[in-house]
Amino acid sequence: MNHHHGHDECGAEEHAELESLVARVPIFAGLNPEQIAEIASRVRPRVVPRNEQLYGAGEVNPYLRIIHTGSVKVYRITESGHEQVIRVLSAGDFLGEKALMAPSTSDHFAVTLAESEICSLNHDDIRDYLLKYPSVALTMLATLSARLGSTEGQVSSMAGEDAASRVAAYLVGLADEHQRSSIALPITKKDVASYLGLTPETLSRRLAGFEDNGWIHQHGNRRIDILDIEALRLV
Amino acid sequence: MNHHHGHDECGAEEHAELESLVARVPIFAGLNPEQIAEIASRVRPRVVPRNEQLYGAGEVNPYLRIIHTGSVKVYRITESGHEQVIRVLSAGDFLGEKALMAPSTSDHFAVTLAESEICSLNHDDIRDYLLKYPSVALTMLATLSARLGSTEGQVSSMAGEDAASRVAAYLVGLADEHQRSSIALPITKKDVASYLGLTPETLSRRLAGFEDNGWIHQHGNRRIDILDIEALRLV
DNA sequence: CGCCGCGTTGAACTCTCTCAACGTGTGTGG
DNA sequence: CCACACACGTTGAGAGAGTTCAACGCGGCG
Repeated sequence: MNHHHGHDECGAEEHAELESLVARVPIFAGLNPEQIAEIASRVRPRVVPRNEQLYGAGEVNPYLRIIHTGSVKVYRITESGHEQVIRVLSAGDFLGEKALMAPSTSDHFAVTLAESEICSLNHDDIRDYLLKYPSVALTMLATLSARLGSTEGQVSSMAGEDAASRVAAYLVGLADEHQRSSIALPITKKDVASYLGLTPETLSRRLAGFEDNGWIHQHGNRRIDILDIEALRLV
Repeated sequence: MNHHHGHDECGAEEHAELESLVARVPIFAGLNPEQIAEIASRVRPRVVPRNEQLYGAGEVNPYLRIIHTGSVKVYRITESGHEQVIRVLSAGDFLGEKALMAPSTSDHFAVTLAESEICSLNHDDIRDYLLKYPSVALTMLATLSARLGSTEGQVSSMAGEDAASRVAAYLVGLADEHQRSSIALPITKKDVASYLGLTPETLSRRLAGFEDNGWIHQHGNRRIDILDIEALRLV
């Protein structure tokens, strides 16, 4: 949304814009234009500034949120005070589905990593839509299944692989995702370390080791050029 | 199913039995009798012997399976050959939802831990039901969300808590679940160790430590009496 | 009843964490 | 726009927790 009007009531042009926004959301893909329009009418779009907390542990959060631009970090704080990054969401992802059926307090935190456009849908509304357009529910099921699979992968790797393997696998994953050898970390190295179940020190040492081996090259704090992806795959 | 007839065609009495079976499945709870009957007509119940593999990694698995009695262990084998127990399913749980939308090869293994009654539903059939009875899809969504939450908890604890905390939390979880202080491990200690991200040796040592402290008492290989649950909660 | 795998115990090792100090860069406020 | 500051990142040394390897005892399934 590059231009804002001074009032909340949107003009026809903005309705069209909102609808094309909704149409691009993966979980609404495949719906026909009037179904899109119906959903768009209930969507509350908002531009959220960087570093704003969407919700925290202990709060009741009655919204399903869909990310249009920007990115969101989801993390937990364990009983012992340890901060654990669970996942990073970006365009097309949704969050807040946990309390969709049975309202409950959240057990994690969600914070924007950059200014983001986020659409909020009330849980009651979403329930109605899912009952009305079951295909959306099936898409959500598929998405959640995939998430579950990746989280299970996180468990396996934290239990079975050593630090070097986890770091290498993470870099390879980013490279595959971006389809290029020069990648930018979506989060700070501190958060990457947390995500991988490591301390920042260990992450730093492994990356330094990879650089010594000539497998990667670090630029600034977030850019990493992958020089030998095959070597990383074999770690 | 305590009595078997020698032929596959079921009598009316077994239809009724099958329907009451379906009605007790959490994800079908709330459907009316004719909806239950419709689903029951497509269900393929089977008694699976102990230690039978339902499916393995690399296979395409076109069935959603619902466990009626018995239990099933789900695990992965990581690239480095490490066996990681993901979860243990028991009565009312389902598995095989991963490939529901987009057929894909499984990345994990499922094995029965005891003789089990398991109903199989073809993915195509299930998709039809979910489109027809969206409330079932919503229940599945809620269940998957809950699973995701618990798997995320597994990640946090493996990264942030030490061995003693994880073992204690596991015991407390079992005790809370069973509502009694004498518990039986659902899987071998070897598998418990894998589930908690530990080696069997470490698990054995922690349990021995708890016993030395007078917090638990071990009987045989699977029975554990919890003598001081508050002490375990504080570990 | 026998055997194989599970479970336990011991000892040495190693990888990661922890603590500490220093260097860097990113984002903020002037 | 630049400068400053604070959080992030790096590097070093040390300690500790868990793993690994090995041997033995036991129990449960066939």
